[in-house]
Amino acid sequence: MNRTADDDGVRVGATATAFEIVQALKELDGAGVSAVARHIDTPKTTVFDHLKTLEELGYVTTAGDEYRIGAGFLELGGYARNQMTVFEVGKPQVDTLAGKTDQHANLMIEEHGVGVFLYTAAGENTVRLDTYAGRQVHLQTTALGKSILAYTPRDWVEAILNRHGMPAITDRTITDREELFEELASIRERGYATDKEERVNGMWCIGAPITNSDNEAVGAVSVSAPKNQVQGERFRETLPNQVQGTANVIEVNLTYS
Amino acid sequence: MNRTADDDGVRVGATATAFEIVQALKELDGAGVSAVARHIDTPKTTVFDHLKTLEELGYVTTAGDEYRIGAGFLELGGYARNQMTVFEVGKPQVDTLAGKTDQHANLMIEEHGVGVFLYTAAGENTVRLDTYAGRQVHLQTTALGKSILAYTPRDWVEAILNRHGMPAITDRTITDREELFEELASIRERGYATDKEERVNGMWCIGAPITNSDNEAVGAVSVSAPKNQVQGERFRETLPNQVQGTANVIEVNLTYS
DNA sequence: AAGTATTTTCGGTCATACCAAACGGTCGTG
DNA sequence: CACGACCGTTTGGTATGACCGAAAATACTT
Repeated sequence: MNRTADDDGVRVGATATAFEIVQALKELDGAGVSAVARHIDTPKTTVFDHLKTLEELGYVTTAGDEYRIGAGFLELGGYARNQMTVFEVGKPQVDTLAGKTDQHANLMIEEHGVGVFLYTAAGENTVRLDTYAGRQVHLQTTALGKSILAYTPRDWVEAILNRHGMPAITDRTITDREELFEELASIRERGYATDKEERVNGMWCIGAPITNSDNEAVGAVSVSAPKNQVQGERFRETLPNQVQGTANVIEVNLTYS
Repeated sequence: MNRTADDDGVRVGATATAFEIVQALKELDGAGVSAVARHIDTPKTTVFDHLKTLEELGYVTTAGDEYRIGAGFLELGGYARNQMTVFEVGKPQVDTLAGKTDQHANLMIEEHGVGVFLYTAAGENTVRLDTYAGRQVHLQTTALGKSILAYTPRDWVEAILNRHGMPAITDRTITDREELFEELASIRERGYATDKEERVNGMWCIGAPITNSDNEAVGAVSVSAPKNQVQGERFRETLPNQVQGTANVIEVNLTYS
């Protein structure tokens, strides 16, 4: 039911503007009425009406003199995440993976054609990153996402690329479609994916897919680390084994739940 | 600017219905158009229009034949949480608290008069709970929330109680206003709060406030455990010390950031 | 093949989302 | 201290589109 490009689309325009305003709040890291209005090129009064409504409903808060995204979204998002079995099963495994490697370990799913970080665990002495739970990224820019794409039907992948494009995030990001498909093929051979500074400069990643009985990806796990800490043998042998091991454990546990 | 009861309120009705529908999806754990329409007593066609827009915008997904809350909310909520310094500073401390006690450790803030679980960490061998990150609860039903209320101006507390009421969640929940204020006073004397099955049967909690330089709560931390595991001295001495210690560390770290 | 449930399309209509103009407050600045 | 510049907010009119009834597709049982 889900394979063709989406239908016509937005039918309630007011909801669209409401979320446009929320997005603006995010991009501006909090802002006042006028700043938002300027940012999305919309009359002040319209923005005002929406912000007041969203505040009343509990999805926007006022901190001092500016509006910010409120806890209402966290409630809904946290609930949604909690409902997912991949999360329930995967979280503890990702935790132990982070512990064993003393690096960042992550869990990702695909939704609406983009990669969604479901959970991120940090080791003891790890660098600070911009990857919070919920963060959305282009699939082809991470080892996680490429793992997922490698185990997704080709026409589906094509549709995703058409919809979201292949922008360069760093100068190492894959931007050529054929290059991507070749890489996906070799991921299928090896069973795991790598990412050398394709989304974050200085960071290398190893990801492995979590597949179901139809051999399609339902998610992926990864370890990411500053490149100097994972040179040589560790990047080629140890880490891939640990990441794939974690993915397999999750797969097994998924079949019994 | 924030102390009186809120202003008039909702100005964009369409947004209100949109979120009403999302709430219905949550309460029904996913549902189809008709089920939602029935649940909130609204024409099917209206619900249909809204669900399609929300899906198009990425805030609702279709899993099989039913709509579910999508990752868009997690993105916004995760972002909002990530922006909060209490979270940034508190998370690692809550993690170590959970490790030391081998029990659930939690971080809560107040927003719009309700308690919001910002983060929850579990020990190795802990029971499964219904407290996910983002979950909202009545403040007076948890040790966390009572810690916060104890360090909140009285008229503010009154306003919160007026707005959200004091429903009984278990048969131990405080439902009497005077009883609550007496307890808040003794919390201020002791410096920490307790909760004996006031929100979840069988669970006991110890919470301590995180205060700012004005001695007002900006949040709270807690440990919660099955009551049989924390009887006697541990509940009266060891745990309170550990929880208060964690709260203090967070307070100190907050002043330098 | 008919019956009951669904999701979805189609159009009309009246409420309302949107917006221009104006008001009151606060903040710098000359 | 007046001035302009900017802010959030109130007000009221209007054209738009949110809302919804009726009915057509579609799916499942029986």
